[in-house]
Amino acid sequence: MPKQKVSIDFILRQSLRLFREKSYHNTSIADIAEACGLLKGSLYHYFPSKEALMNEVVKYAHAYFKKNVFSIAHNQELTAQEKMEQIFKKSEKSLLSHGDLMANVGVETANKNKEFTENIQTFFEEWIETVKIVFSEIANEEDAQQLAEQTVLEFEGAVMMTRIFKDPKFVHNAYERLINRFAAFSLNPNK
Amino acid sequence: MPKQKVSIDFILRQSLRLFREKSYHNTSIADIAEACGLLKGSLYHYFPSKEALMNEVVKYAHAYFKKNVFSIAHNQELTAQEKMEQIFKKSEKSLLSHGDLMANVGVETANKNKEFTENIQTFFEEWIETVKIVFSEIANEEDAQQLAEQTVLEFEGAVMMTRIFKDPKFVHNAYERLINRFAAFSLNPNK
Amino acid sequence: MPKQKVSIDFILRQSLRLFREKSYHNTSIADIAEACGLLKGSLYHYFPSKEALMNEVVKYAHAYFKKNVFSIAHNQELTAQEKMEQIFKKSEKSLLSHGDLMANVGVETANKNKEFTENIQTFFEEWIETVKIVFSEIANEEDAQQLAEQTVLEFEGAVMMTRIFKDPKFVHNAYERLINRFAAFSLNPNK
Amino acid sequence: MPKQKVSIDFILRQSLRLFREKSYHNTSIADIAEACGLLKGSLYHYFPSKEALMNEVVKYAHAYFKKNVFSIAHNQELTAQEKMEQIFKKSEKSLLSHGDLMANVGVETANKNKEFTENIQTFFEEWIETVKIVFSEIANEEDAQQLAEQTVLEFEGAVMMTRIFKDPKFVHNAYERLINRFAAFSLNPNK
DNA sequence: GATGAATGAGCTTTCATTCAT
DNA sequence: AATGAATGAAAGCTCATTCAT
Repeated sequence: MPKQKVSIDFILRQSLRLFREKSYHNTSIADIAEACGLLKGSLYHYFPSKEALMNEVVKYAHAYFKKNVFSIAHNQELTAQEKMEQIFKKSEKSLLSHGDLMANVGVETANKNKEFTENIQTFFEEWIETVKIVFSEIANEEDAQQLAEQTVLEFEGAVMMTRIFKDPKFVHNAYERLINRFAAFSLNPNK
Repeated sequence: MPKQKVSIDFILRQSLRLFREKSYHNTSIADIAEACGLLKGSLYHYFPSKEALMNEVVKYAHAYFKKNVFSIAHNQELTAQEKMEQIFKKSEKSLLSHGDLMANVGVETANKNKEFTENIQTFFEEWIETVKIVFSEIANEEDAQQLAEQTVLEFEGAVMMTRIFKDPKFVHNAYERLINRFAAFSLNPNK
Repeated sequence: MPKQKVSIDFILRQSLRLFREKSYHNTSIADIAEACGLLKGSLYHYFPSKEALMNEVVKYAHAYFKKNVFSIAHNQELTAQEKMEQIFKKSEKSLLSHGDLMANVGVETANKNKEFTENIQTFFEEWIETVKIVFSEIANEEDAQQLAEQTVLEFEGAVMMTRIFKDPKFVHNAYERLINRFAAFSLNPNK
Repeated sequence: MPKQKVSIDFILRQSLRLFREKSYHNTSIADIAEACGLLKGSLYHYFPSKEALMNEVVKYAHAYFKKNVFSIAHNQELTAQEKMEQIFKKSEKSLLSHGDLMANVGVETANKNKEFTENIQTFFEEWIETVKIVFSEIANEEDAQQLAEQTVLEFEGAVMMTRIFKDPKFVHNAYERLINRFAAFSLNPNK
């Protein structure tokens, strides 16, 4: 049966979902193929190895965040508060469903695959940088850095906890806290 | 030839180290056996399966934290500030070397093994509860809960980031921030 | 879009080169297709299977030797010595670059494909017969047979050794030896 | 079922037989395991990979020739003629049954595995050196080298032909020729 | 004729687990 | 208790082949 059954985009989305849900090692090529309606051998038309596929998935997720989340920091039409709200609302929506690919894979492959690690590091650097840009509107350089780091780490911790407890309250609570803190800080900035 | 070559405690410590360093899936029974000076088959005299071993390791790490970290909250001889400092100093010391077993395994096995998940949930509940007890000395019930949650999540996020970046600065920074925040809050409590 | 991109002759020459260079099993249909500027599937318009292609390649190489090497024995304008020189000069030139298809495939597929084996047997029979014809000019029937066999086997052994050592000296030396022996025998024939 | 079913030596002998009979690529790990009465996974107790196994097989065959064939050249109790006879009688006996591992693998893996190639080169160097030692008893250095090279190449060519034709006559004939040549040369040496 | 997505059988390899010694 | 040979299921991957376009 020739006729294209799937697109690369579709494979990446299915892979992303499975890697998030089950982690890298618990997801087999056969699992992904099945989710795509293919046999495992067929996946190798699109990706030369499981690692290469994973790498593309990481890039895909990164690109998604770049376009849909990180870009918000540069939206001139929004107030700083609105930026924060949208950034983490989007993140929450994206991460809540299946967990955070970057964190999972980052931890699972930290000592294994250099390219994974570098891509994931870049992702988090950009995320912190994004939040720092918004904080810079209400805080000085140094404070903005620490506040951004704090905010992203807390949010990441919350995503992890939501995963472990299968309870979205951790991310919800974290969202409320960080938005309130931002509002409070805005009223009494140290800029 | 009978004669016990190793103690269960020794196996658990070796396993804990390896699971932290390499994650659950990247650590084989042979790896653990080798680290213990045993051969694969011999491990099965101590634990009926890799999962059962992992479960004991989780309990072991939990017990360690209970005794060495969580207990600090009940030490009557310490001020609240001292408690916070010691709790996270101890945690930092314990987690920095190899990463956080609970988070790794929690994420890696979230949808796989119910018993792991429950034990890990209990661990984090107790950790948050521990920190809440300290915050209760300077904040009301509801604030203490949120502040404890925030603090533990940020610290967990920092441990993860330190792992991914192989850079202890994330945990160091998080420690400094949370201690300073606690001090600042102490001066101006809303209790 | 019809329009033939390549000729059967071209495919056979590319296949011959690859099978010689990399052996039958180390050459994939995709390799051959790529060398021809085609894609895998397209090769099946020309040949029903890899084995059938190989068979045609064997025939192609056989035909080449028939026309360019074996024919020399019947060239009335040459002396016996000149015939020997030309036969093995041509063989050397043809085999040195990539090794001897017949020997490779003959050995690799000896118990696998009857048709290959038969074609390759015929090839070597004709080669030995060719050399025998030349030896018959200076030796009796029985000696000519043995001398021809000896000469071809030594030359084949030399080709193999040149392949294994990646050093053309073995074929060069063999050529010198067999030409000198022929000259010496000519001076003192036992016909 | 623990209890050792096979020895490493047994695996090597079975592997040697199969690689000779069917070539490297036509022999699967499952084939070898089956020949040993094992399942394929079990072979990995003894050898870390198919390539490593092959390498041991090459060494095994080399050691066999060293001990049983090459050593003959140094047997002080034999005449040169007797040495030649025994060397090639032994070789014939060893190679006739299944073909020549070194030649098969050498050709199949010539551009693939450096260690194979080097080991096989050493084997042939030693073989030629062995024959050269015997020729040195009746010829000068330079002649001995060429005569040894010629003799081994012819014999190797004969082994290959015997394989392709499934007819031992090529090796038989080569043996007769080379023994007779040696005898003739002994009577009229140019030393 | 050419394409290339898809197949499916088969490969090498890994690894938790068992059990006779 | 310790061994380590053996298992067997499952993994990642390759590749000759098919076929709708």
